[in-house]
Amino acid sequence: MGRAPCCDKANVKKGPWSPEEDATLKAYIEKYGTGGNWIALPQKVGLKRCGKSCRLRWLNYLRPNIKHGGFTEEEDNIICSLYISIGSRWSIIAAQLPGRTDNDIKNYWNTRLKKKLLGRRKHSINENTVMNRFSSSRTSQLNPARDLNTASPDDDDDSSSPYNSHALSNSALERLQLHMQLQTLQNPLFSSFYNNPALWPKIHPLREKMIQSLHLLNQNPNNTNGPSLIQQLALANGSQQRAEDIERNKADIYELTSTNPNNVSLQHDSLKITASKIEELVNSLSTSSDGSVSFNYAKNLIDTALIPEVDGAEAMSYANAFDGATSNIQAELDDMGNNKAANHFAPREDHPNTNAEFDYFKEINGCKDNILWWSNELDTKLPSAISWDPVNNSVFQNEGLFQDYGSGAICGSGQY
DNA sequence: AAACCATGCAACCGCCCAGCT
DNA sequence: GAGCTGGGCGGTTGCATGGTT
Repeated sequence: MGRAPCCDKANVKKGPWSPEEDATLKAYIEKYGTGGNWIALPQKVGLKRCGKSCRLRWLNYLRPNIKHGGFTEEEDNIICSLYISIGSRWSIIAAQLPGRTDNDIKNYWNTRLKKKLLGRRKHSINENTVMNRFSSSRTSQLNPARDLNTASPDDDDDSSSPYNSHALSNSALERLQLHMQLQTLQNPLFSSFYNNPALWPKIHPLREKMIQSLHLLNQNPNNTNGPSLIQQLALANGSQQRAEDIERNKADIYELTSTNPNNVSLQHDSLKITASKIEELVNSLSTSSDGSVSFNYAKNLIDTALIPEVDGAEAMSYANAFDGATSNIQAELDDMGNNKAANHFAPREDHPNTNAEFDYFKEINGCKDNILWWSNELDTKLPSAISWDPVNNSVFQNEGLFQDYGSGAICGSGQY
């Protein structure tokens, strides 16, 4: 049972606003303000409109300094960066773009920008991609004509597949797709595999997701020849030996996971190796006695997900559980990063930008955020206590986020 | 010229959440 | 603490417009 309507639907006008209505509403608000009560506003103004409709009209159209259309390249980059990082939080994205409304950005994304970004890859590689095997487009069910991921005739008819689950949201899928696209441009080894569908194994999509995530954890997002994220954390913690160990094993892990994609047992081994490396390192870095719990959990999940056949419910539970586990991983990495930054690299307030080590850690955090974005369905994972205040939130103060796509540095490549 | 289709945008719907009582 | 209410948000729809057949 839904809540009672906010107004008498029968007696309110719907549809496009007339110039007269616009003028009336604008004049009233400019003179008296909204009075803090949109529901009561239409009566005061003398409009037969729903209060919510008035609010929407004002915010999206009549409000001063509103810009329509003509998005700049810089705005594109910001929208893309934020969408990848936080998903379809249009109001937050809009807060970063003066004069833009959430509705405008949402429309722009859905009608143009998404096409511009995701469309390119469709020309370059086969439709039957990792992503499409993940995909369970709700949009296409509701409105196939508008769905950018509409299946091509050669797509697998996967409707009966247990893996055609709803484990990932459309938003997450798009973000994953974008991120993988960026990854392709940035990492030649990944690119050679990713751009060659013949090399792709017919494996459980969740395995593919896990392989991808573990690859990302094991590679340096800025420079494939430099230390990986895990190594950077190790180095930052002073664990030089541990970092060297990981470096020695990196090539082996890549070989197992990339050059033998059709060999499930090798994948299994490589996942175990990779997971164990992560677990081992983080255990060694963890300062709390139970810090390894979520890593053990993740590792078990990885092993479990390698079961050849599972039904839809199981696949769903794996996906959810793995998301939860990776969230825990991210939380621990966050903790480690924050603790290190706070304990060892905190800049003096009077010289906030002069501490090189602090900047270094900020970079690590920024990259980590982007690496693990997909595992975070932020809706459910972020505590409400974490404010999305566009001014104060760390997500937006993270310079890396913006410079990524603008400067060509990875965490994003700056290319689309 | 007409029918059809694709696209872009404005507006609506319904849910969630915070604040208030 | 429970219930109510309004504000805010994201998803979706409807329509106008332009392009194609």
